[in-house]
Amino acid sequence: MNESIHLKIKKQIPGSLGRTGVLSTPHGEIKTPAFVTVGTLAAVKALSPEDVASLGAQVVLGNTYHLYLQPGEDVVAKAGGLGSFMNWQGPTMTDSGGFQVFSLGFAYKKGVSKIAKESPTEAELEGNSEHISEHSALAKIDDDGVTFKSHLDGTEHRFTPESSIAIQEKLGADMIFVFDECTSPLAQKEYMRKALNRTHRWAKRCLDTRTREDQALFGIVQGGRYKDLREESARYIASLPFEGFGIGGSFDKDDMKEVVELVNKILPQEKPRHMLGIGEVEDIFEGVQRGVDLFDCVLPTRLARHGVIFTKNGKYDIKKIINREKFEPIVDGCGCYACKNYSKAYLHHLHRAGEMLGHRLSSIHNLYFMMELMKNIRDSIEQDSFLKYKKEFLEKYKNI
RNA sequence: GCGUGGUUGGCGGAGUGGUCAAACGCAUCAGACUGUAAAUCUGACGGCUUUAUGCCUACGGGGGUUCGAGUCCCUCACCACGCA
Repeated sequence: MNESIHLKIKKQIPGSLGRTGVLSTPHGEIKTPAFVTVGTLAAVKALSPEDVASLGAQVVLGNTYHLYLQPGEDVVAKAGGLGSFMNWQGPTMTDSGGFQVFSLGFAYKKGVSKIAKESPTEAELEGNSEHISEHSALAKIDDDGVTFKSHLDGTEHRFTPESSIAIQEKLGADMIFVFDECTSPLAQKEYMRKALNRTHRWAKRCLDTRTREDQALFGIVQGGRYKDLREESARYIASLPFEGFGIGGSFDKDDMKEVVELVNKILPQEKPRHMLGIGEVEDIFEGVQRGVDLFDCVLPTRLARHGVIFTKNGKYDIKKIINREKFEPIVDGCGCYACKNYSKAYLHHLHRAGEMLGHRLSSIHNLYFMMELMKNIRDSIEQDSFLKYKKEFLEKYKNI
């Protein structure tokens, strides 16, 4: 019996699936709902782990595919595991490399997001989704696993459920994910069905091959936009002895929340649910309300490096010329290190000049913003005012 | 004063007789980014409009050669270097 993690639910949002809790892990507790900071290559880009901790981040997520390519899981293992290697004291997670099946496969160089703004038309739905092996895609899928070409040097590598778990056991994070296939939102249902069956078989193989008792394994629900597939997937994955659950794959922006609700009604209440790769503010509110405990997303850090600053009124681009002589805080009233010490004009200059400090300060701010948001969300749930808080926040946030 | 080289868009800089509105950079503007191939990517960037395999304008000024000149010749102006 794996007892590596434990979720203690503290407070439920009346009449909905949302809740606060404390997730205990071998490396400390996580107050949920929580935003998981993404540190793909054992580094949160532009920041030190000490920075990340000081911002209130509770948990960091690395990536199996990336760490396998460099520096290699054996190096990380010799260092004492992911957290020890990067000097991050708190809880850690690793993603399985499953998302790279999508990002290096179908989505490769095509500008396809896993989130579809609108439902694709029949014409947009790819007829034969086996096309993943075509074009210049770097990933080829078969029933046993996925063959990748390294994005670094083109060398060929192969992941199977077994190898992904073996690598993740060496990486040694507290929470790890099953190897899954993240399908394109443009895939036809026929293909989604096939991919789902494969992902389910892989989930079982991941469970069967694991050896460590001190790591929690999260199963992943797939099924894309199709509610019946999602429901089926949730039932199957929930029936397996995972310590937690991920909700992955592609969505239509419009009905993402319905899908999440549907899935979380089926997943066991007492175990943590992680919404993979979701991080837009609106999506987080909707996810929390429907019972999601963990989110991870590259958005705050990636957008930070691209000069986009989060504020309660929405996001703005610090690089725009209008900020050139604004000698005022980056975000007025923000308590973060960047806003307390530096001006819009300075940050504008740093970004225009390509100075690393610009990336660092922006990342500090955006992550702080996310951490504050999650904290306020947790507080609002505890104070029975989540829906009010959500409404008020989103009214301002959308008013950009 | 003499000699040599140069003067192309906001800037740098290609182009040396014929699809040249003008490569490529930079800057600027706009857009994208949701389990990170991402300090990245896409588009616009002389003017006009019915936004197009459309029209007009440009290659320091003036003149010339040629069917045709940014490209050759003369001349003027300016810049750089060299020699006085």
